[in-house]
Amino acid sequence: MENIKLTFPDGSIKEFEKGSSAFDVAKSISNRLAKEALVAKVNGVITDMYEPLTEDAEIAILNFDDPDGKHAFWHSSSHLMAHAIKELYPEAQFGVGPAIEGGFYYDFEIDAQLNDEDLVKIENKMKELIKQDNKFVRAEVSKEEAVKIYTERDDFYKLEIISDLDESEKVISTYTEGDFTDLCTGPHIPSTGRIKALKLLSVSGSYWRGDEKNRRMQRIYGITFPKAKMLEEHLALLEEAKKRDHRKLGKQLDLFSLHEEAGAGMVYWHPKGARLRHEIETFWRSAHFDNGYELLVTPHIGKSWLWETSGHLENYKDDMCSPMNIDDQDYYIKPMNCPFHIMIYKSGLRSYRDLPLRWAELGTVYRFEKSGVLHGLMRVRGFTQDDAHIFCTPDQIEEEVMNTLRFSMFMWKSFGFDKLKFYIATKPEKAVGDDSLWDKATESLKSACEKVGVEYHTDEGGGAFYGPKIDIKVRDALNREWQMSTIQFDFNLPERFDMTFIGDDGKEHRPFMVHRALLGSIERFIGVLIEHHGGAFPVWLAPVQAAIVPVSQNFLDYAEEVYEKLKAAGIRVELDKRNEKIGYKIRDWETNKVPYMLIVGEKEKESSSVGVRKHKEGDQGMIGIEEFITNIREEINNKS
RNA sequence: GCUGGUGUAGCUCAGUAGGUAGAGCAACUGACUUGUAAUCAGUAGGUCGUGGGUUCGAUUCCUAUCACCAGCUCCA
Repeated sequence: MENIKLTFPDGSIKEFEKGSSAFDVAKSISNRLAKEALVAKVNGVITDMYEPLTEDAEIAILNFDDPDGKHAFWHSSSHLMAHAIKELYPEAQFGVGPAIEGGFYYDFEIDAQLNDEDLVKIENKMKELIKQDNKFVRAEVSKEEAVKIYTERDDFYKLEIISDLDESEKVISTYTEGDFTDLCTGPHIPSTGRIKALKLLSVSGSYWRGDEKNRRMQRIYGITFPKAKMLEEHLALLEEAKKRDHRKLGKQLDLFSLHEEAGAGMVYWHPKGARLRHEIETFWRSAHFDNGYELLVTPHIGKSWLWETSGHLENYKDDMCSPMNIDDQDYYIKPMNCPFHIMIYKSGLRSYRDLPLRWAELGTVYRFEKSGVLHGLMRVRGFTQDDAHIFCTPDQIEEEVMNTLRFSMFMWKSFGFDKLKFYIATKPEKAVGDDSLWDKATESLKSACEKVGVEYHTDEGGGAFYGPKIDIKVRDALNREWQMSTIQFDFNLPERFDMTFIGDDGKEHRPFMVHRALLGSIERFIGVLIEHHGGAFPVWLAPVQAAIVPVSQNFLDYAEEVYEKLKAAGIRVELDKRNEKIGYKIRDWETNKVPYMLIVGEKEKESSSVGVRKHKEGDQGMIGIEEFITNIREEINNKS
């Protein structure tokens, strides 16, 4: 009998009977592995567990813990959902059904409009199909055959998918489980029985290929797991995310509001929210001075000349608000700060000795965002960018990018975020500036990342039309990813505004320009900050840092004394004079997520102390007033 | 902007198969003087998102519009 040799991830080599599949391999190692195995990685390619293996292959068995295993699991789940939909709605035509981060979806067209009750029906049908434990079987048909099959079925979507395939692909693979077949490159999990828990999350409208001019489809989002417990945990996480929703907490904690009568996408900051914002901005400003920046303040509107020169009216007009007329001239409210900063650059002659110039501004901009995209603080029409522009010589650029990367890491760390992901976006199809310029700039971005020691991913063709960029995504406490910071090259504006500096050769040169925003926008940042902390801000940011709660009205005098001392020490403190039971007041401050409550009564008055109660942690015992002040100030300074 | 849904007191939500509305919390008043997550009683609060239509009569039905929600597309 012939054998083949296989290499495992740990380097060991084992022999197997010829014709063995990854499944046979898994079984020979352990039953548990075989039971959990979803797909295999053979010579670096993800394949089905049943695929026969070749001599000398390197093989790894993947389960749900592996991203590729998870991907196949969810993709198989989307096939299963399509199967269930087809059973319930035989007229259904299917578009695409990929796995995504956090589950899967499938787009399809049926006659009925689905609602939440229908989702339960589909779920139940899926459960029936799971019980059948059908294998996912791969088959190949020629392109002609596939066209014939789908023409007979009059399937608009699949035919379009087939016609879009590369000319060189003569053979199309299909996967069948039970009596449902779908075009698919795979790979898939061994059988539907692997899916032990499922939940269809929502149904919504979508368009074929995401284009609203195309046929309208319906999309169902779902999630599945190989263990029931994992689904429970996932749903608990979704619940937790709901509780932390910044829109809900913003109202509850009295931080901000939006007003339909006064305009969509415009944020009104209440005293507590404005205080939080003030603390953030104060920290932001001093950090910028420490990092070699100067601050600018510029107007909110500018004449059309400015926007014609910048090219915004040409490229960005749909996102700008309509102009207003002043002295028979069109003025536009700014969607960006860059042209204003450039005006300041051009207010004088610049020498290479002046560079680099690092100019920052908390610049409030207004953009015409489509009504359907507005979302709490995350997507608004008026927002403040923590914007800055760096003007420098080509020699200085790498150093500047490195410093900016370090600065952004410092900034995020200061606010309690340490999971950052870096993406370098390269030249898109439509772009200004010649290739050598792009290559050089992209190289310096990569090199800067490497020198600073951060790993980066490449987003091919994802750059702006005016230059490559580094985007930084931030993970929050619930492991959700947010795109916040951006560092962008600009080959366009220095040219358009004819910006120059005098070099050491006495001649005029074009400066390099970098746009960067670290927090992104203050509004979105605070939205993420609220959800990251679940509204329980660290002491240095908390709008109210301590609340003084007298046990009864008899101790108001002493409470007042404590209040004045804390106030004098610069602590944001409130005195709760309400004539209520202490339990009531504690509950109230606790739900307001104030970090410290100071209980004052007979005992405390006698010993010039306070009873410290920490948010969520409860009674911490009595401590002298001065000692408490020292401790809390230390906590504030450490930003912990 | 598109698809679907929602809009009732400051907040969270009931309700009316067409006859102009209720609860809890919050607010206010009074009593109680309180020791670590809700003391008791009372009072007040709404042209039921806005405009138009149908009707004897609309918060309820129709329509337009504004806003919000879940997505799509786009984005800081």
